[in-house]
Amino acid sequence: MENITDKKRAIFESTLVLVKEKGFHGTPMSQIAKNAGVAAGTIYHHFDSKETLILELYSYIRDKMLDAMLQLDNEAMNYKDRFFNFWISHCLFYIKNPNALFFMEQFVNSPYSNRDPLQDNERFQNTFRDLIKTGVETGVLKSVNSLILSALIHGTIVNTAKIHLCRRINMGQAELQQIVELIWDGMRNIPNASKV
Amino acid sequence: MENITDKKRAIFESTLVLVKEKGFHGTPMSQIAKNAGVAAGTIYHHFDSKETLILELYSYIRDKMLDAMLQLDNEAMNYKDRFFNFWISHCLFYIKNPNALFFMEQFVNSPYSNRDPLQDNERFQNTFRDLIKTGVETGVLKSVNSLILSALIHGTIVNTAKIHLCRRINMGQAELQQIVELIWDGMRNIPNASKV
Amino acid sequence: MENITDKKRAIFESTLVLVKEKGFHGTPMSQIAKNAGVAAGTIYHHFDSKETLILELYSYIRDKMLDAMLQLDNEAMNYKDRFFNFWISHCLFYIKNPNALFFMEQFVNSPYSNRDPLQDNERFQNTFRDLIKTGVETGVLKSVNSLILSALIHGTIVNTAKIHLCRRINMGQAELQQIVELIWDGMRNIPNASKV
Amino acid sequence: MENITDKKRAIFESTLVLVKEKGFHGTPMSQIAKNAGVAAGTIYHHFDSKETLILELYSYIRDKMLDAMLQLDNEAMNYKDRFFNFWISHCLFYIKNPNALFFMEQFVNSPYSNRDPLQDNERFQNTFRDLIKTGVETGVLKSVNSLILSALIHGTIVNTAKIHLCRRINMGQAELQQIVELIWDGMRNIPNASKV
DNA sequence: TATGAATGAGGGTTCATTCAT
DNA sequence: GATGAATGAACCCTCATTCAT
Repeated sequence: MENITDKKRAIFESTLVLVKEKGFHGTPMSQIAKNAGVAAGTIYHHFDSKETLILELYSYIRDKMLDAMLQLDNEAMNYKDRFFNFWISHCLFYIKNPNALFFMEQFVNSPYSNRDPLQDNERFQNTFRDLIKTGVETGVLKSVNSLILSALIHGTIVNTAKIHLCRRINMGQAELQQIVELIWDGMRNIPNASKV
Repeated sequence: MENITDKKRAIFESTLVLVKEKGFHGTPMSQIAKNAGVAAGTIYHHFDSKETLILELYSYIRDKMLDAMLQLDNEAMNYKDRFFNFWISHCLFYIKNPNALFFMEQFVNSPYSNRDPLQDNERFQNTFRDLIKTGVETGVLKSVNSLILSALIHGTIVNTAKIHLCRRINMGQAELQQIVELIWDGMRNIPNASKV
Repeated sequence: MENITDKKRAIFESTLVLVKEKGFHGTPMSQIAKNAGVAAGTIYHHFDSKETLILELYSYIRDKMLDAMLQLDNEAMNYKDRFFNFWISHCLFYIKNPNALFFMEQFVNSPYSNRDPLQDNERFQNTFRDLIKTGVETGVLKSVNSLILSALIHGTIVNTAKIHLCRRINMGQAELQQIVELIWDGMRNIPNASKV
Repeated sequence: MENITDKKRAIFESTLVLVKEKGFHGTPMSQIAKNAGVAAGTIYHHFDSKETLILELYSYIRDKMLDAMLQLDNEAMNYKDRFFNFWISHCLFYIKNPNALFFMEQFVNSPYSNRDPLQDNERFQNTFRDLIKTGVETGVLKSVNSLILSALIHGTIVNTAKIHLCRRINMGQAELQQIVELIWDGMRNIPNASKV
């Protein structure tokens, strides 16, 4: 995936845009080819089939995302800051890359993703899950199965980005801050907190 | 939608199962017909097109869901209990109707839903949103845009059901209770709470 | 065909209008039924099939036409007057019944009419052909195969009506008179006439 | 239309034969493809739809016809000879190309041709109409709207060819000569001619 | 490696016809 | 006789994929 050719990248980007707009079904290979500026047959020199293309595109985006995430982390920070940092930067990535967000959301809910909408999505955020696990193990976060916690948190990130992109409720730094705060309040360990 | 015919219901149920298994694209009208026990042409006496069928199926499920939700609410209960009740019963509905869950998740992320994955989903949960609004206005919940709050909470419900169904992490009453607790901790209004 | 029922007539008229507008192919039985104000199945109590309906409609129109023609003839008139009378009244019938004209023109050029566009059309105008035959035999018309003559003349009638209806060149009594005159000049027997 | 590919030509010829035999409706694209020796999908590389195919076939034939017509004209001849030449060669074209004749007759009477059976047919014979116009303007032909004259004359050509092809009345050079003569007698300008 | 015309299985949809009511 | 929901074969067309150039 590292030595990705220009042609492959063009095909990926063309697919990404089209799938976002038209869905998997509404996106013929011929149009992917046209928008990528290559011949239809050329795609088949790089990908075995449409399914393979979609699958590889998923990996491609996952990796791009991971790269973006990792640049922002810093193990030296205190836990809450790392958590906030991660959450916000992740959310901003989605906001800045709506095509990627919509593609992935379609993907994880489609039969392409092996009928397990959370599995791959989660593999992609190994780093994130490790962060949560650490939080649970050190007692900073509530004592809940860390798989569940990270899935829930990732859900809030995706939902927040969607609210921004679809509902047109603007999410600036202040709003995002307010939302992580809220998530954090739910996740962090405060003995005897659940009382009204 | 009230006096729905048996044939329409059979077509709906057939579509629901197939879409869950194969996706919109992977589900030919011919197979929907076969599994519903009707002729291909019969579908077109009840629905104008495949798109219409999908759209009406969405409404059909939304209504079924709403019915299930409303049976469990009781305005006499205190707010936290209503909140918990709602969250859990909603989540249990998804868990007991995985086809509905997967269909809706595919739907809201597909071009069928007018490029706005949250809009209709939200209309469906008007009641839910009203509950949240009340919480915010009475000061029980944090002072956050109630649209955002309800979208986030609905996201946690969907994600929890998916964890149960896909990741095979069993979500019994105890686990669900633990998770709502966590969500509640995040949402409820506790002055000076966000400090580690 | 004489004791035609109201329902049959309604079906005929509905078919006529639709075929004119949409052609044979563009006219589904279901729509014929709807526009006739009967149920789809009802048509099949009166006609064996769509083909039968079309075929019988052709006869129905042919008879209606013949009736209209016969009212206008008068064997006591001199030959030229009868010829003119026939030609003009026939043409006016088409002009006043454009649906009939277009239906018949489609019919005689379609596979419905047994691949012989002139045969039935001509049978319909037996009376006309007899008139021509008489003209040839008495030496008033040129000595040409009367089948040919009558086919040619009928062609000029149809074409004149079409010019009026399609090309929107108005054909009043004067114009029609001018055109028959011209046809007559061609058909009548004038020894040594063909020189420039 | 000049650099028409072999495949396009094969599709055209296949369509022509089938439409003549079965009509537009009775001619499935699949059979057009088979008889043309191509795959069904191939047609759609050359034509947008069945309608487009029919429309382009009409143009194709019109052009072929025009070519055939123009080879035979010669402006140096006297008017009557040009007229006769045109009429006969046009009629012979139809006789030699019955598929073309029947296709065009179906076409101009179908909804394909924009509800104006004479319009396009006429455009095709611009050259013909000019000849008639000249005749009228120079006083050789009767003083009648030249659009009407040319439509009428074209009608006699089509009808004569149909008589030959359908009624099996053989039209050799002698018979054709006799018929044009008759048409000519009707059209040419003879002062005081219309008397019996 | 790149091309794009060609393929043909399979899709959504239509519609002449039937039959239980 | 009249109805109209149901039928299913057949239609037009799409599109993932191939292969000669």
